[in-house]
Amino acid sequence: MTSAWDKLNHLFKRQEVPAKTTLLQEGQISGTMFFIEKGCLRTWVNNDGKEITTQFFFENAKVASIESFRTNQPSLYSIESLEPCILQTISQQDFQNALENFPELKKETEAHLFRRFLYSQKRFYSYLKNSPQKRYEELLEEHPQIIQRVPQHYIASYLGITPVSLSRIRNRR
Amino acid sequence: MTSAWDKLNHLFKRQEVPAKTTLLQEGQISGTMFFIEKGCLRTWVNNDGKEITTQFFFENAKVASIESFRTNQPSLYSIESLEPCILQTISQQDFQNALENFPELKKETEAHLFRRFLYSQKRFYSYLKNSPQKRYEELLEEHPQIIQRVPQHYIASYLGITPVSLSRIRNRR
DNA sequence: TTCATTTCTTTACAATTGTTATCGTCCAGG
DNA sequence: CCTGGACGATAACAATTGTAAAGAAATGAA
Repeated sequence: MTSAWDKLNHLFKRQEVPAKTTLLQEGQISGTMFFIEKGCLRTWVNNDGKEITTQFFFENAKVASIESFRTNQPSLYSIESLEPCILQTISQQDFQNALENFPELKKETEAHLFRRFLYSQKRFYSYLKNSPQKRYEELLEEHPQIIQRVPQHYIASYLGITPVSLSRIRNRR
Repeated sequence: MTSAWDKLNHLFKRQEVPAKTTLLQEGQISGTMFFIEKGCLRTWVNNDGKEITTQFFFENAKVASIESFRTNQPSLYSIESLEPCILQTISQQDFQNALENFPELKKETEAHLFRRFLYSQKRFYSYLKNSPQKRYEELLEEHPQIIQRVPQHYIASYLGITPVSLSRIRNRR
């Protein structure tokens, strides 16, 4: 973690979870933020019974339904483990308190939000600009670890296509 | 404008521009923020010579390449007028100064960024979830003024499809 | 008004993707 | 060791979208 975060170390609790564990369910209000020590999480939304993965997170990532965590609104997505994980968790209460006590933490949190904003915008542009095939090639180039580590059908929905279509794209050479 | 903005009124300059005027070019560093008094702007990105509209803005909207305005990095997109416009403009200099002098303004600006983040996320989910046809129907329901006011081929690229395809969708009933 | 430009529609064809279903492989739990 | 479930590949067919081109309609400026 970064400097400002070190000061909260004592507020974190270690949690181990097996694969496919739901840490936050779509529609619920987020009360916890997760720091991934080991393993891999995904966020996903429900679309008429079909799961659409919106993002993957790996070691050293901070994960929360930011909107829900910040505004106490129901989360737009679920958070789930893809592998057995070792997590460090902090409650919203403790985090809010820390925000007020450590201005640098507040600054870093705003910066984090800003980076997330840029990332989400960049991915959005990729959608507007590129075909599914190109999006896959882009992912292969920029985040090969996702493709090596995550089952293919999750990646398909992340790319906005069906598993069948992704399988075709991969074998189209 | 909102309360905190009232205090900056004297820093704004009135600017009239005809339709199709470029206010900021992709790749340039943003030095100005615009407030739309009358008219309509769009942001767009270049994709191999093809223009892709990423957003529309109407009366009472604040428009800037937020990333560029905030970080002095080259803008990822261009800003252009779609109609003759009356704009109120403020320089980055003046705005940064004001940010430091008015804490409420800073707070409001962060809130504005957060809203933009939510909006961009929501639109992104709409892409992952819905077909072009559904996205059009959603736009028709949530922002009918866009469809009434903006030429169709801009809307097509905003929806991520070709003008031909949008024309087909519209006449598919 | 007139003329040029922009905008939208339509057509024909190609390419891509979705849908549904089947089948083989792999792996973990019993 | 066995077996059920998860996962990925493939096939056949339908539906959608892209591309290119032509022409009609609307718009705006002289």
